[in-house]
Amino acid sequence: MQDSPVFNFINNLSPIPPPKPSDRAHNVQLFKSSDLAPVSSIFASPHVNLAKEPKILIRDESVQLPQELHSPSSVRTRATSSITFRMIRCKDIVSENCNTTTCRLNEASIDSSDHTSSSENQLPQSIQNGAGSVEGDRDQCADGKTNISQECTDLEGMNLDESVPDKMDQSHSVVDLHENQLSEQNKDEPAAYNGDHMITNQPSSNMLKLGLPFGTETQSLNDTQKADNSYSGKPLLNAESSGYYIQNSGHEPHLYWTCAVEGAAVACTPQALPGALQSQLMPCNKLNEPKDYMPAEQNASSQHLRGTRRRSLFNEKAGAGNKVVDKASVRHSVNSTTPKCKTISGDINSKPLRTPPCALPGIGLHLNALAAIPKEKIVSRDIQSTISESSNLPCPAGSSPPPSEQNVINDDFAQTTDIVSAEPSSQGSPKKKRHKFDNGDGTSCKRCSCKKSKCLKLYCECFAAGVYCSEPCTCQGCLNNESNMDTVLSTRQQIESRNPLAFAPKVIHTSEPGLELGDFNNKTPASARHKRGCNCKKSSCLKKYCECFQGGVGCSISCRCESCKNAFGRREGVAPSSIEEPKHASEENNACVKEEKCEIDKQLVIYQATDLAPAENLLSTPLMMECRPLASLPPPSSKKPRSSMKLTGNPSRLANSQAPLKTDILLAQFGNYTEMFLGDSTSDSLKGNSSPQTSVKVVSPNKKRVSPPRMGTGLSPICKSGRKLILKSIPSFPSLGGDLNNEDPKSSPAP
DNA sequence: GAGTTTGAAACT
DNA sequence: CAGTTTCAAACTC
Repeated sequence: MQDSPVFNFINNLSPIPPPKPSDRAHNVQLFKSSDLAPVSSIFASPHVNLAKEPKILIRDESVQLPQELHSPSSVRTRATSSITFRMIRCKDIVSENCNTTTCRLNEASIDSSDHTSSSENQLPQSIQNGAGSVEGDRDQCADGKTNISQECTDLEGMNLDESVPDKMDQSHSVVDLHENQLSEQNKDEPAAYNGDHMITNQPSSNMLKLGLPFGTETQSLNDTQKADNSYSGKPLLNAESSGYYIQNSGHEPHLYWTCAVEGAAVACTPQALPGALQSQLMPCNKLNEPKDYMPAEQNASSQHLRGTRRRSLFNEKAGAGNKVVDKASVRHSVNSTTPKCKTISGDINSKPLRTPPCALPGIGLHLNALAAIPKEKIVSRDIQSTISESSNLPCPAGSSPPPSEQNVINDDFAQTTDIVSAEPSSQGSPKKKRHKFDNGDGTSCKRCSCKKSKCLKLYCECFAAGVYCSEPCTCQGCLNNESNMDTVLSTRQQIESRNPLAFAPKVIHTSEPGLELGDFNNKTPASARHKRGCNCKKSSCLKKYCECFQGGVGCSISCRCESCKNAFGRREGVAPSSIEEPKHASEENNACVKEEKCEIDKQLVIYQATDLAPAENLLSTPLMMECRPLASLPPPSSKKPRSSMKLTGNPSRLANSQAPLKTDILLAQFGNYTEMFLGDSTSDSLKGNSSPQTSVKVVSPNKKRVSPPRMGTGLSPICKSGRKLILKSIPSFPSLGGDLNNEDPKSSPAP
């Protein structure tokens, strides 16, 4: 009788949970014997929370299905995935009402559709544990969310094993253990996500552990990740996800589900993110609030979106590899589409970030820096717009980077770097043999050809730029790849420890669109900064050997070059000599004869005519800004390659819609560099200044900036003045915190 | 494509 | 910190 489908059916339909909950064995068998589990599951949901169930069912399936797809067929994998979701579910239930066991049963049955055996097993447990746990759950609603989830998880884990009966008996013990551990775990959890916004794997792993059955924890987790990796949705289950679920599931029961569904559907809205962060930050207590429990469609959807968004962010990194990109994420991750080079810091999933994302050496944002910059940061940045909780962003000071963002930034940098050479070449200069790879979507590959450095030294452009070597590279013995991420990161750190500016951009410039046109707003434009002066001797700073020239910036006082003829601005020493200008110009012109620059110069000239006043131009010039005497600057007519170059060379870059984001990021980080270079006080002033003098900063159409003087370099009065200008220019950059934008008149004078 | 030149990075 | 060596890009042929 009981076995009959009808019987089951009836049981499921009855509004009241089956009277047999107590009889686990019975139930178990019941379900086991029949294949109807799916059916029961379907009908079962109605029993419990009518309101919720529909959602649950849908979500559940949607969620699991993807998982299934991803995970080949290993039972274990499946189990893992199912565990994750179930955990969520349990939470949802609890969070919403801290209620019923029935719900669990139903849900379990639902799962059964996919995993019949497991679901069968679950039901009994749910019932059993549910009774006991539920009570506790209610009490714990506020605080014990974790516990609940754990229980659920445990149950789930139980499901994994086909030999349910025994385990079921153990289930309690297991649960108890977990609960005991909860106190500790709970403590850990918050820390985990607080630090990195849940991006790091470790935290997540911990979280997962809570739910996972003993012994299988690690394995399961690994499997899960692997499975995740296999598909685009990877982030979903990854550590991030785990953390995610735990937190959010509590407050926003539906959020995840929806997210999962949406993720599959690829529907995300930008707004979601902010919410996600908030949710993360939200204290458990919040769950108590009705609104949290309320699964209002809108809320749920919005929340879902949030969750999705977040996820996408995480994905970004993976995005490169995975090629699956959330729409939401698209905006942020330019690269996601086809990066040939992966950013170094990128693999969040695979590697736990030991150091805070920000920590990546790359403070500088340079390519490297970017690479190093954690996605989170980017996300945060994004979020900031909506939420001004920038403060929450974790950027302790660590150094390790996540990648997706980096790519974006990298592109800019790469572009910038290449501007000089590339653009001219574009015009037809055959000189450039090596065309750095730029796929246009922001990802740039350096195409290194290292042989002895293993691509782990600054010699390697890829490494220096913070990207992994990839196809275009012809390097030998390359260790700059994801599989050697640890090595790469450690090496980076090592190098940074030796030279904090090692990964700083040689030349930083923003690619903000509008600035060049004269839109000086607060956004600071200029931003080409020469990290450190060149030391050219034979190239006269007229060839790409010269970093300054290569970066499209003039040489500055910090350069030690000999016979500098940098077309972008010579280093004439501190002393300005108006007299020299003409001379310089002529010299530069001469240089042009041989160099590609000529083309550039021409372009520059054109811009100058329309663009900036000479004085502005001077200021705008990169290195010059710092210490270079105005007089020394080449006459406008001579050329102002920097600005013009950029503009002429590749307008598209400037126009890049993503530019703002990149710029922001850069700027934000740039502040760090600034501090390094100028000192905190200086940076402060910079931050504060957006001011009136900004005109100066706006400066170069190119936006290229002067390189900051070396730390140790003494500044002459002139230099100081130069500093001022620089500072101001910097401030204009939006900072992550958004504070920078505020103008602060104070900044003006340097001590 | 091979060889040379160059200057940064790395090393001492 | 300065000098030397190593390295890979830039450049030339």
